[in-house]
Order: sequence, then C-alpha cells, then structure tokens
Amino acid sequence: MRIKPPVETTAGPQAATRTQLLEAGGEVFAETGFRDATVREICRRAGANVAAVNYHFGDKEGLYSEVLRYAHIKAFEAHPLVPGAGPGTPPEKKLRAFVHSFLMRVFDKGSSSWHGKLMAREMIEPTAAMDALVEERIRPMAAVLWQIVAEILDRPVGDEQVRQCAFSIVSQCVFYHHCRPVIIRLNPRQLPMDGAGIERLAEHITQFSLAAMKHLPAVKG
Amino acid sequence: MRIKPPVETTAGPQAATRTQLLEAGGEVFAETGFRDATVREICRRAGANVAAVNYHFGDKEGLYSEVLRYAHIKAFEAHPLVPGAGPGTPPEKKLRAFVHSFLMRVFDKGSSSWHGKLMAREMIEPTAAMDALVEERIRPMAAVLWQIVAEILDRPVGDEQVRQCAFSIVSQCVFYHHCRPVIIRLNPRQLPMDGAGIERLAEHITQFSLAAMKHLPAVKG
DNA sequence: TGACATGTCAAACGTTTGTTTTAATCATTT
DNA sequence: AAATGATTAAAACAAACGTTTGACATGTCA
Repeated sequence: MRIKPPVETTAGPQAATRTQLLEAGGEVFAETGFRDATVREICRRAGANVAAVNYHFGDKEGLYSEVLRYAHIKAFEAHPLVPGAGPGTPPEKKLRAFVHSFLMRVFDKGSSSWHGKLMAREMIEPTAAMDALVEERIRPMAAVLWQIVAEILDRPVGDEQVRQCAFSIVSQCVFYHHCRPVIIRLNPRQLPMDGAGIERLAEHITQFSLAAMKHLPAVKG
Repeated sequence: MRIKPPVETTAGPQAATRTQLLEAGGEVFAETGFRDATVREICRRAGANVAAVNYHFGDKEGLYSEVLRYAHIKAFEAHPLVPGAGPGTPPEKKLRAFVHSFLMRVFDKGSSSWHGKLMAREMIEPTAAMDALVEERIRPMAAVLWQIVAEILDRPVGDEQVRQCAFSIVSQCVFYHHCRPVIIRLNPRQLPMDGAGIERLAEHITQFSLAAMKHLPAVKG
C-alpha cells in the first residue's frame, strides 16, 4: 500500500527543497537513467535529506514523473516550436525555424540540458509518463510539422507521404543526439555542438529535406 | 580487484551453458537494460545456476560485453552490409540495398531480435565495449556508405557534405526503431513492421535521400 | 583406479537500495 | 508565549542484488 504524499502544491512557503529535488533529479536521471539513479545521490545534490523525495513526491517514480514534465515545459519555454512564424510565413521558412528550434532543445546546454537525455531514455524504456507526454506535448508538435510538410508537398495533412517525410525530418534532428556515442567516435570534429554548429546542421537538414520533398517521385493519391 | 574468469574458450566440451547464457543474456539485457537485468533471471532462462555467469564470464559486465559482440556478429551474418552488390552495381542500387539490409537488422524478429535494442541502449549509455564496437564494426559500415554517397554526389569521400548526407540517411534508418514508443502512439498503423512494411519504408528512405542528394544546392569545394 | 581440471549446484555473504520511523526544527497563527 | 501544522534530520528496516564459497558431479589422461 502506497501512501499518498502529504502535499504536492508548488505554492507552499518552503518549496525550495522541492524545486531543488526537481533540478537534481533531472541531472541524475539524465546521467544514469531511472534505475541507476539513487535517491541518496539526488538528495545529496539537492542538499536535502534522504527522506525528502518520499516526503515531497511519494516515491522515486513520483519524482521522475514530475521531473519529466518539468523538463519538457522548461525546454519549450526556452525554445518555442516555430519561433517567429506568422500566418503569412512561407512553409520553407517555417520548416527551417522548426528544425532549428528542435535542435536547440535537443542540444540545450543550459539549466535543463538533461531534457534531451531524458527524452532519449524514455524512447528506449518508456515509463507510464509516456502516454501523457505524447498526447499533451508531442502530438501538437507533430501536427505543426505535418501542416508545414503538407504545404510544401501540396498534399492533404493526413497523407501517408506527408507522415513519412515528417518522420524523415525529425529523424535527422534527433539523430545527432541519440547516436552521439557513435558519432563522436566516428567523426570527433562534429561534436560537441556549439551555436554555429547548430546553425550549420539546421541548414543542412533543411536543405536536404526541402530538396528531397520538392523532387520526390510523384505518388498516386 | 577483479578476478579473471577461469576460461573463455568457446571450444570447451560443454559450452552449451555458455551459449544459453549468451542467448538469455541478450534477451534480458535488451528487455530491461544492463542494470535492471538480474543475473538470476538470465540464469533462470538459461536453465543454469546463479553462479554460472560468474564462472563463465567473470562477472555480469563480462557477460554483457560478450553478448554485445555475439549479437552484432549474428545480425550481420543474417543480413550482410550491401547484399548482392558487385563492382559494376550503380550507386543508387547499392544505396537501396544498404538501406534495406540496415532496416532488416534493426527490425529483425529472429533469434537475435535484441540486437537493435542492445545497440539503442548502448547509444544512450555507452559501456566500455563501445570503442571496440565502433572501430571493428561500425566504422567499416560507415566507410561503405560514405563511398556510395560520394559516388552519388560526385564528391570526394572525405567531403563534409558526404558525411552529412550519410548521417541523414542512417538517421532515417534507425529512427523508426529508436523512437518506436512515440511513433506507435502517434501513428499506430506504422508499427509493428513486417516484411512489406520494411520494403515500403526502405523505398521511401531511398527515394527521399536520392531526391535530396541529386538536388542539393551546390557548395564550394 | 587415482589424480586433476572442468563444470554445476545450493546456500550464504556483504552491500546497496528505496522506504519508513521517530524525533526535532521551523514558520505561522492563536 | 503557546500551539499547531509543515518540513527536515538521523537512524534503522526489509528486500534485492551481485558475488563467493565449498561440496559434489563429470570428464580426461596416466
């Protein structure tokens, strides 16, 4: 029988420990994964007692769920989905903005640099938090990209070719991060990725994908 | 102080337990990751005693290294790098063969279906076995792809655009597997992937990449 | 047969883990 | 100041883990 945590409000007078647990938890979970991460190490980094996690989040898994949501929100606050896109913006420009902000989130070096790593881990070993994450955050993101691709291909949003091309675009965005251990050993010059490197990579992915979509063999439908 | 395992020959008279440990280890490591995997569960599936892992492989990590090598070798035995490519084969055809065999390895449902999962885990949490794996197996694979792309782009093998395009191709091949949890929730029709699905996907990736490379804006060099 | 290495087994060991407990501290209200 | 509820702290608990041990079985060679 699991006992519900006493309080979960973020508006408490002394929520400092709670926030520090979220930050420290993000670090440690990203570095070592859910299972390898120890409550003791998280509490040590947060400057809190070992019992703090159980008190504030019920149990270790409760902390993890909150960390995942916290990381996602912060990442999208720092780098919006399609920054600077108005109603009249051409789809090619929107695609470039989408790719660039995606890469910025993935390669973020800031306070929530563990967002990308957490997501990568969640891909391989999805937890219960995955369903909510896809519906609340990833599906809206996919819808935006589908719309952009549909405009470029001049096809309906639900078209299979639209879906496949969207996947081809996203795959390039996540690849450099997901396969970093291989890339860094194959071609050390490529990583780590700084601002200029992200610009160059965004340019390549955009050009590669635009060239592909504009010259794809026609399909029926 | 780690004690070296007593024997590591595969030619022993009763190596049945050893092989069964490799198979069971592959299953369990792929399902749950290195840390979550328990020696007890591996030995249970292998029909062996709890001490068998320590006897045959020194420790849990020793078993893991052997499992990784074992999985890679078996996967490439089942699906060679560029099947059916002779010296006169046009690069477009070689690209298609490369993409298709890559997908076959990644989506293999056979006895070593855990190869893809193991690699995916290794990406996120590289172990000591990663260095050897890249040099012995992945770099030769990359060299083959670089050669194919260089021919298509009509550029030198070491060219940066060649490298970037190669990454763009591989990224599409691994994406459907690495990000399966998201894809399956976004678009349930896409997965699981059967033979016909792999054919369709290989066709899309090849066409997408060929169209991209043949119409990429010219760069200096 | 006897000697020796190889391989298996059940049991136990020592460590680490998440969690719980109990008491003390702090902030706020009465 | 006293009381109350929220939060922290130190210590201990129970379970699970990888590993080790020592006895036993099996095969091989003299």
